[in-house]
Amino acid sequence: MSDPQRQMQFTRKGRQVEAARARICAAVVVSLDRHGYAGTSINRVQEIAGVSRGALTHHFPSRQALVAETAGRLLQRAIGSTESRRAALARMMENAARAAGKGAADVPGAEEAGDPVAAWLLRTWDRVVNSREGRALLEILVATRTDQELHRVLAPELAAWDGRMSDAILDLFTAAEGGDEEARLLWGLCRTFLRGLLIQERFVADPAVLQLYMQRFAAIISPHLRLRSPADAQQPAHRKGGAEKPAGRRKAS
Amino acid sequence: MSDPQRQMQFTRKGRQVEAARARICAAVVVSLDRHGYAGTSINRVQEIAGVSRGALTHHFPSRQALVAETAGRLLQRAIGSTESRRAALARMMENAARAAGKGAADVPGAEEAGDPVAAWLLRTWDRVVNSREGRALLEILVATRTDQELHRVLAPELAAWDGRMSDAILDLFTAAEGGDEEARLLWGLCRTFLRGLLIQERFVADPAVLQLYMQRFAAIISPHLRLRSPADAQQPAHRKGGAEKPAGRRKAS
DNA sequence: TCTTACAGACCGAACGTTCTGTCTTTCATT
DNA sequence: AATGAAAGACAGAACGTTCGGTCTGTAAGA
Repeated sequence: MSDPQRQMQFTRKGRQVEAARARICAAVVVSLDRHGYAGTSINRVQEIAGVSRGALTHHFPSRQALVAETAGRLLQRAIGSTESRRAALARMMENAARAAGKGAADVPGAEEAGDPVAAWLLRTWDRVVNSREGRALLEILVATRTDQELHRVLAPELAAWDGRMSDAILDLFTAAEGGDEEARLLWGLCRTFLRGLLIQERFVADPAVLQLYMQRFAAIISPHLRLRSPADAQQPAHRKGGAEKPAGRRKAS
Repeated sequence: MSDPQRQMQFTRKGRQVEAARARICAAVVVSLDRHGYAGTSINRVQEIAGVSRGALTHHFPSRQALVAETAGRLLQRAIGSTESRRAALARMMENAARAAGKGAADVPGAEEAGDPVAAWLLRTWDRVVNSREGRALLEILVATRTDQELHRVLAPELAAWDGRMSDAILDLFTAAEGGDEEARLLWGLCRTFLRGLLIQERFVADPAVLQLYMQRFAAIISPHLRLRSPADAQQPAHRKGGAEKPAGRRKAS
């Protein structure tokens, strides 16, 4: 038994295994999105992933393990997509600055640029929350409420998740009034709203209503947030108490 | 075959049937709350309701019919509880008036009275949304997203539901700026937020966080709403276009 | 008498899990 | 470098259980 970590990354078998697991979890996401948690049987996952029953049960000894790992990957993706999209916002801000320099009115994307908070919210809705992965995560969140086994496994991760999401976004935005703690709370409200909107997504009469809801909510919440100025961008003051290690993100427990 | 409506209400058998159906649907609510949609089998419902398999299948030929009727009852309850709570708010407003008359600071309930919108939201959260029935409804809403049969049956009712909820509350509140249409939108945002918060309910580390979220959201949204003054309370101007029949509520289709 | 409310056995299908078997990769030993 | 045993990746049959739904029988009210 050599170091399993090393094996996972560098040996041929290790890469193969990781590919298989990722493939299966992707199938779980598709099934959750299309058929919900109740409709996501291992038969269905097996069918979508295109793997044998043996392969599936080999990698994931139980249905619960399957959902749990998928959930972990989805949570990581959500945080990652928030972090990686900083680049997108940076570009957006540049455009805003340029637009402001020469009469903003009829420059493409000027509306977004005018309110970066609103723009960020709308983009998050369109590309993260209301996506296949976002809807799959919704199914898992709701299932975790009543599935004891799932709750036991996922509850700690989920509890930490909200905080980590706020951490990720605090590099860019902060509260208009009050400290970072206030900003964390406000972004929490935003995520809560987005989750609620996702439930509505399928039974609202007109899809445009969703956009309307998003825009109205963004307009209401955005005065309470502002772009973090470059000056304090260097010291994001992430942590609650400020007494923790200044560098390095928390590890998922 | 006499008039089934008459039979339902007045005959002995009719009352008995209605009692049985209500009893079974109540069991569905309990099961949805405790075990979720995936865990709500007809066996489980039978067990909780304490009825035989024959009785259950006699009243509800399929699982889908069972959930659909339960959903209908939950939606009606939600609207009803909004309407009936007008009385509560009226009392609250009286208290507020009295408190304002003699130095509001240390009168019990003064905080609530100070912001009727926030008070209404907090009460709705505690007594309607975060209740057994509210959580059961959440399960149904989410299940409706992926369960085709359920969606086919419930989608029209659900689509109309949001509007009816706003109608019910518009008798008491309206928008600070803009017409009733704006107020309907704002209340829609509130309900969306409440739904989102309900998902979070089980995996938030500290339950006090939920209260904090509620209070912060209420503080943000309440400046955009105000109590409807007695003057225009007589003409609530419910309908969107104003071109519909002036009296009588919409029937659930 | 006739309808209907209910009781409970029963059905095939699908569920999640266990198990046996085969083939490939890995790695210590030569 | 060659090799042979161990480990692991997968395939697929089979398990007992539970699912939703049907069907027949019984008793009571209309």
